[in-house]
Amino acid sequence: MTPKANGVRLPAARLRRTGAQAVYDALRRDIMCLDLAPGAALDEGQLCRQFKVSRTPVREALIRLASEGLAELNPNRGARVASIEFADVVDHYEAMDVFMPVACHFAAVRRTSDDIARLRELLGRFSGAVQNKDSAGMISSNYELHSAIARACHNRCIERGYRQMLTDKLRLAQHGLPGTTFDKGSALADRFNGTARISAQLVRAIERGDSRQAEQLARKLNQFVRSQVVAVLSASLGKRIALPLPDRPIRSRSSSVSHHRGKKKAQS
Amino acid sequence: MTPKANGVRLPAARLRRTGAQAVYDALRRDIMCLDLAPGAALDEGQLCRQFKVSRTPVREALIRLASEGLAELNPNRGARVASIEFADVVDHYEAMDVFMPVACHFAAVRRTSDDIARLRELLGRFSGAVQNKDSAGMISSNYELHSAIARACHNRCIERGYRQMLTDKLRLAQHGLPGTTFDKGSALADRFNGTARISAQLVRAIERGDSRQAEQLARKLNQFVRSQVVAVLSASLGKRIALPLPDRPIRSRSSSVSHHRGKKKAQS
DNA sequence: CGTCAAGAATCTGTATACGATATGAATACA
DNA sequence: TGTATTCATATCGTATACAGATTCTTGACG
Repeated sequence: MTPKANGVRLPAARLRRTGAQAVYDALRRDIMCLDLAPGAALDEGQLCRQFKVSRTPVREALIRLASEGLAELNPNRGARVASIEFADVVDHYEAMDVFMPVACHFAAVRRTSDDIARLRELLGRFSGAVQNKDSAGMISSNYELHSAIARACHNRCIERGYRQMLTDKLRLAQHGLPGTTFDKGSALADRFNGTARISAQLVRAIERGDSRQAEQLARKLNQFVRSQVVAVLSASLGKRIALPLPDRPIRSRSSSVSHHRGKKKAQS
Repeated sequence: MTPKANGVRLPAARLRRTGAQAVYDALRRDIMCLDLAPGAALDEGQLCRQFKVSRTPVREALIRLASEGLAELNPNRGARVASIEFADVVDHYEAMDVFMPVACHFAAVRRTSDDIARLRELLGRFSGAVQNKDSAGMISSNYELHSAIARACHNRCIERGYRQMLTDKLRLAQHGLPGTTFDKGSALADRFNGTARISAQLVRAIERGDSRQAEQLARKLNQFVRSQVVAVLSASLGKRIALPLPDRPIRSRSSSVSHHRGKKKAQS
């Protein structure tokens, strides 16, 4: 029978250290950290030597990355890291302005005590990284924080959609476009100071179940990040940038969501 | 030099009839048509014999399907068609109640004349299929119609998210849960009569750029389909089903979206 | 009679080999 | 000199082979 490890039911045990998974994890991390620049070539032969595996697992990793939009797989012409166009940035923040309030609304209404604990934990980690000017920590903990918000929605579809957007966000939130240089040390920390402040308010709103406030703070957070990114882009690229982003494409106002579906309920 | 086919530049030529692509296309179609039931085993050896290819392209197809959530890939334990749980149906329609109005709002505001032409074309095909009681045609043309709506949003993120949900929708809109039997002929046609009627109104609203009306009709359409699915499930499963679906999780009211970004503008 | 353990069969994950296709260079021709 | 063609090279897609893992069967023991 299946050996159940210490009573904990793992839905899909990812404990496997298969080569393909290792390559996939490493490439995904490097792509999201921008250690692998958008548009960079992903040579199979080189990856084989780098990870000391054959082409088969490398190809599996590339196929998976391509399915998620993190890599571009040109038939017979090699693979590249997915490039980032200016239009992608515009589209992203526009869509985020709709989806983030939705996700935060659901999170505020549906969050369990487990969710709250996780949010507090991750918010603390994020704040700590910001104070320590640990750029890698900021990136990862911010991602995990929003990933936890997605989880707190308790709706697989919304969770998946929001997570998908988060992976994109990670890449272009750092600087984004080709030709854009960015000092990871100083400016990033400044930007993330404001992000951390609004994020803290957002988490508190979710904790106390104030969906209305959570939505508003989500919009505020998104617009703050957007303005920061636009500022960086304007400085790096051709001075000033027209920002065709609407202040508020669609207003989502909470009404009634079925409360606290699933496991246990939380009280502030 | 490369033989350029009749001078037409294909951005990413998918003319390739590579084996992996063929297997992927066939499996995807069969899974979405429910010819391959949810939870059915996907045996590599059998697929190899069926498509007369080796394991490599079969595995590539399975990896891609798994990345899209259409298959489940258990390490060392084979692949299965993604199962459909009751919770998935609940989550789907709840999320759809948010995303469909958003997509239709953007489509109404951003659609080009090309989009309108495509929408009319596909609406006609869908209506025709409904009248002819062509169930396969209904399924596919309905999918393509909403896929065209997604495209008319002119926002890659929203488009991708909406498309992702559509693929799920296709499967569970037909009947969904294991143990549910469903006559594809008669009942489906009845259900799709109402769907076609509302869809026509929705397309017209998008055509004339009435985003407000498009949102309302999107909600109406989604709730109609949802009620139909719930009815079918109630009949097939344990008589009556508690439907924990909120009538309206989040109300999206249009305000201002930047109009007609990109190519050409359309006028009604 | 039930439980557990060892072995065989099967299948997955990976490595390697081979044919097909695309890219770039060299060459012939207008 | 510019253009088109041909060939060499590199890379991709696929087939096959092998090793590790899992499961089922079979047998022994309590």
